[in-house]
Amino acid sequence: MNALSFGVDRTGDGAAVSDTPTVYDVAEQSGVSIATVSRVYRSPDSVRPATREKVLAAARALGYVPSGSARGLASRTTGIIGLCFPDYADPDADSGAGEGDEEAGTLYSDQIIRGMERAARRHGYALLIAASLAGGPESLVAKVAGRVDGFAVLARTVPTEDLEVISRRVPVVMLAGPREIDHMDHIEVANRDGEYQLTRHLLADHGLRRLAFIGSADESPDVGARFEGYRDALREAGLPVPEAPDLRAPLMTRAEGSRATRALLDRPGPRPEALVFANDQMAVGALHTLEEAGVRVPEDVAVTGFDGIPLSRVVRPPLTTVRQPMRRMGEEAAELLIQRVTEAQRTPPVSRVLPVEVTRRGSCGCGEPSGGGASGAALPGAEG
Amino acid sequence: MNALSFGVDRTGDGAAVSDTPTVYDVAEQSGVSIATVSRVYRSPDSVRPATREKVLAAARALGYVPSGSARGLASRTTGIIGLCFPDYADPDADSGAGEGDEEAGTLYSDQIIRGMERAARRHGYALLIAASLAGGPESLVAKVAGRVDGFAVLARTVPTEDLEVISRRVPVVMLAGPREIDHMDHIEVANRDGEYQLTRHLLADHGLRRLAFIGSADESPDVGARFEGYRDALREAGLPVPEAPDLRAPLMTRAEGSRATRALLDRPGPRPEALVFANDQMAVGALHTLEEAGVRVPEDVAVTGFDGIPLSRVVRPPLTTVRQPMRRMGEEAAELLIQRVTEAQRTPPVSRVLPVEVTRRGSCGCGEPSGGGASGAALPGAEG
DNA sequence: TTGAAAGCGCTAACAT
DNA sequence: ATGTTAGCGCTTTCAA
Repeated sequence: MNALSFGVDRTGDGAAVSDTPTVYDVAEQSGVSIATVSRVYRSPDSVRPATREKVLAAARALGYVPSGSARGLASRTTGIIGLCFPDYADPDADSGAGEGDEEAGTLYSDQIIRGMERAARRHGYALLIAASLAGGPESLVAKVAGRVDGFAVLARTVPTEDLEVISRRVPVVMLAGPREIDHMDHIEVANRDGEYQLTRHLLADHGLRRLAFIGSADESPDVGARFEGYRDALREAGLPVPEAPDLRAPLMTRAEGSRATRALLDRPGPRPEALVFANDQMAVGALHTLEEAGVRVPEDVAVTGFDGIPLSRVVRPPLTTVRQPMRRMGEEAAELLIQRVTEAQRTPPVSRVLPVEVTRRGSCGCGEPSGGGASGAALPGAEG
Repeated sequence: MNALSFGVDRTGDGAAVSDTPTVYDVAEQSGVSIATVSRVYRSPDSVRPATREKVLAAARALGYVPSGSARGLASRTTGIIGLCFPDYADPDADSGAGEGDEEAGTLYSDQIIRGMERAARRHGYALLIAASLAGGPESLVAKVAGRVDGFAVLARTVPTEDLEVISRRVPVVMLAGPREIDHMDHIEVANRDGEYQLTRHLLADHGLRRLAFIGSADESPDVGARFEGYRDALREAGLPVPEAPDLRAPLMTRAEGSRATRALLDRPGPRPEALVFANDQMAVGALHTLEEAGVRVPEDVAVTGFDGIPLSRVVRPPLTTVRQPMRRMGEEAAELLIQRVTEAQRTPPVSRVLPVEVTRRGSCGCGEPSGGGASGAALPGAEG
């Protein structure tokens, strides 16, 4: 009743065409059962070498490639882990000739992708990536979820209600944000501690007092945590603790960093001794503006960023910042997922905080003025 | 006979647990047929709103997520395209604290991934990525091939014999290399023309005469094409045309670029007026070494690279190079694959050559000595 | 070591 | 607008 009749179209010389060959075709061609064909691919050693060769030869001749879908359905695993990330770049934006475009350089998500891919590969897994799109039943997320053994989600990518449903069916790890759902795994970086250490350095080691913090309008959890760390340091130093950032940039881009800096310089009253930016991009923008305005860094004002993007070490002066281990985060996520997938019984959800590293460079008055990487102490990580 | 009996484990309050729910469970719970459940996800509009809500509610309650594998098997499409790339970075290498690690910056493959993901997303596709591993029946490549509607392969990633088989079953586009297999699509960049233009610029506009070309030991097709372009320019100028590169670096890294430069400086005879490197990494290494040696660039010697990596514009002096549109290549690949997948009948294989762009900067004696991007004319692309 | 048979969970005609 | 019924191509007991 099944498809032995299922055609392998043949041209004159016997090469397969048009229809995609299946196990049945290979089995027929090599004179074995479909079970044996399957075994050749799943556990070659359980098949006699002679038989194996026969099957492989037939497969080659037919152009046979096992269907991943059929395998996945039958075996209930895919050997794939996934990643959903926000669509920073509008996919419809023109790629143009790629002017200053390149400079965006290594994105947040690129690093995570790289880390995950690497760790996945070590375990024989492939990585499925998809930037978030609209919600709804047929969102990309749902598609991803149905096709992987587990996946990671960058914060603010997938609606919580969707995750609520999905995370019951497949392991999900939330990246860089609050956990949101209590039975999900969760990895974040020490945003608060990082900014605290950085600010403390400005206060204690450089003796600065009038600081300004530039955050973002939409106040992501990450930026929020950084601001908290900033406040912690001020509080500890006995300085007035601001309720809100001195400025909130609509976007955390270089251009906005420039604009924010200009605004800050134009404000009445004494100029801040340090500009603490919520990310590197903005800080780099500030560097440009300050140079134009004839304000020296770090002599007249210190500048700090957050993220540790490659650009931060090549600007002049090199930027003091807090390095986020995004690559590492990707690796941890992959390892965690793969462990979840292979573990016999469900263990309690994990929450992991990755240590960040304060990188002291020229823009705060430290380190060598040029390249290199004088770095401070790594913060201890927490687990639980 | 089928699984209406298929258990939805229930706890006291009726929440589903343990077993993954299927269409049958959702159908039962909402009092419709499995076909209707399927319709709710595939074409919501073909179902009465009231029914749809009922089904969705049940799905939510049960924690139902459609199985991608089952869908793929039944519908014979996956909505996924793939990419196989070489494993530049050893996955087992320690990620360490990430010292100078970051500087590797945006890799070749990152850009392609980004381009493909973006184009894929525009069409509602997700992207499956896998770095190549060993060959054999159970290679990652085979896994990818079986799970996608089509995929792209970076040159020298997958054994030709494997591709031979696989490309018969699913559309494959070869990236950046020779086509290898005649029925495969193929996209490459104008390596030869790019290096030709660049060399010609050195010869014609700067009046240089004694050039040296630094290639690679393994002589990839890309590097080979670049060398050809270099020779074309020399020939055209009536200069002696070398049989082989002046030096072949074992790896195209910065360190090797330094070493090569040292070797070249130590050679007897007049020093070259220009060092033409087969890629940017090596050229950057050269810049360092030349500075150490007290040789001025471009006054004493011009230096050029190839690729247009971000680093090339921040080094001192900024590097004259040929920018490869890798992002664009990713996009083209994705578009091509998706077209192949959706096209009614097979059209002849495509071979596309993407134009590159000579970027004239300080290291050859052009442009502003600092940042920015004075760029020359784009080369025309070819199609066919 | 190999074969036979029963699904895996879904989509896609075809009915109704 | 909804239900019925076959498979999609593979893995997997269970026998032989």
